[in-house]
Amino acid sequence: MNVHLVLICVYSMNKKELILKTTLHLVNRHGFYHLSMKELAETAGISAGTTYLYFDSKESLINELYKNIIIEFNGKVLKGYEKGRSFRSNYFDMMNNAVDYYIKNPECFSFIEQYTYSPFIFKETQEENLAILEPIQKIIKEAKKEKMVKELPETLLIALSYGPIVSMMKLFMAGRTDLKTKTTKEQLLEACWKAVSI
Amino acid sequence: MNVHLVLICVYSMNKKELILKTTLHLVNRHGFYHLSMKELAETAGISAGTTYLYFDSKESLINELYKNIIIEFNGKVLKGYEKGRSFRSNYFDMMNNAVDYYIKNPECFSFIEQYTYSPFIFKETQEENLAILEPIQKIIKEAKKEKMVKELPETLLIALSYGPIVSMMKLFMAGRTDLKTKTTKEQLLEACWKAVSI
DNA sequence: CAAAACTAAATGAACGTTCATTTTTTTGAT
DNA sequence: ATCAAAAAAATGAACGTTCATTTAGTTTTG
Repeated sequence: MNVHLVLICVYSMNKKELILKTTLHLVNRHGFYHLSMKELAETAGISAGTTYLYFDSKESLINELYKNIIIEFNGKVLKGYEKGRSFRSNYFDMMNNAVDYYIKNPECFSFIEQYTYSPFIFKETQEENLAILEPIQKIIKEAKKEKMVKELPETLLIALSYGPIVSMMKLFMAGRTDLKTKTTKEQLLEACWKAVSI
Repeated sequence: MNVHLVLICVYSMNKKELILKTTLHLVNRHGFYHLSMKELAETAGISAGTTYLYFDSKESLINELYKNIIIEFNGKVLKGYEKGRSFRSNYFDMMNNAVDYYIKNPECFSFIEQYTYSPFIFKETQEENLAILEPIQKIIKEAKKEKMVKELPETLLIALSYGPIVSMMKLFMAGRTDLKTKTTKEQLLEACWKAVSI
């Protein structure tokens, strides 16, 4: 009984994941703008109706994908955080994890950026739009309390940390810069660190 | 004779501009994703067919709007550049113009960001995607030659300048930060300057 | 065999675009 | 200044297509 339930669960999870993965892939190829449920089904090798066994609508599919990515990203970034460690260590490890995640999952990066600017989002996620900043915001807040960062608005400190990463990723994805070599990445992180630390 | 021609020109320019302005407005409200030519016509107070007297297609309309905004933005930013002046002065004035333009035209900022991540773009503009960085790239290149900036990759110096501006604008548009007060803007520009200058 | 998973065809609404027609503007002779 | 002819601009209904979603039926699973 239990075994059956688990197997069913795993199996359907696989199909659900397949749909999510295919969506991510297609959104990157054609954008939200041209994401078609028919093409999605064809690409995933399933029937058009199957998607609706796992998702209520196209929008909820996209929203769920977004939430999944945010959870994954924030989880990975927060792995660089250890309570009690120096701010510097936490900052570097978290920022490093963020960049690594984006380099490893460029489609997720692109999806998030597309999503952030799409006003068709459900109301509930409207405020979750900046959820991607939560991990960075967390340590900036802490560091600000302990006066380990410059006396600047919290938002500016976040922008000085996250902004350059996004810009570099954009340039990287356009083939205009390197980011995979240790040097460039370290230079990026070091520059961000200098911008916020005292 | 001449008077007639001029009047025709001005008149039709107005209608074209009306369509472009309405497009910008609607893209901000609903995203590319939900931009409908019918709604566009209704909102602009024109007939559905009229749009096609001025634009070949929905895509070319969007592309033309993008090009117009880029030209306007880059024009405004480059007004902060004077040959022979110090790098510092040029940097501050140009960056200041960029921020001012975005604050004054948040819809243009949002449109550009949406456009950058939309893969449905015509091939010809695929490379123009980073055209927004041209003015900043220009002075960074010059400053790099004269060793007025840190010894970092050109792309990183650009990312350290433009990235925080984009991030701050996003936070600003989400109502999460101030950016209109002189102080915050100056802090932003000063931080960018410190990140790139020696 | 019963339940769950899946398919394929069908549905109506919405889409971008076209085009025959109407309205508005311009022209040039009076 | 007037006005009919000509040209240009604008209309809006209609087009074929594509869309997201539903439904009824089939296959797979335990």
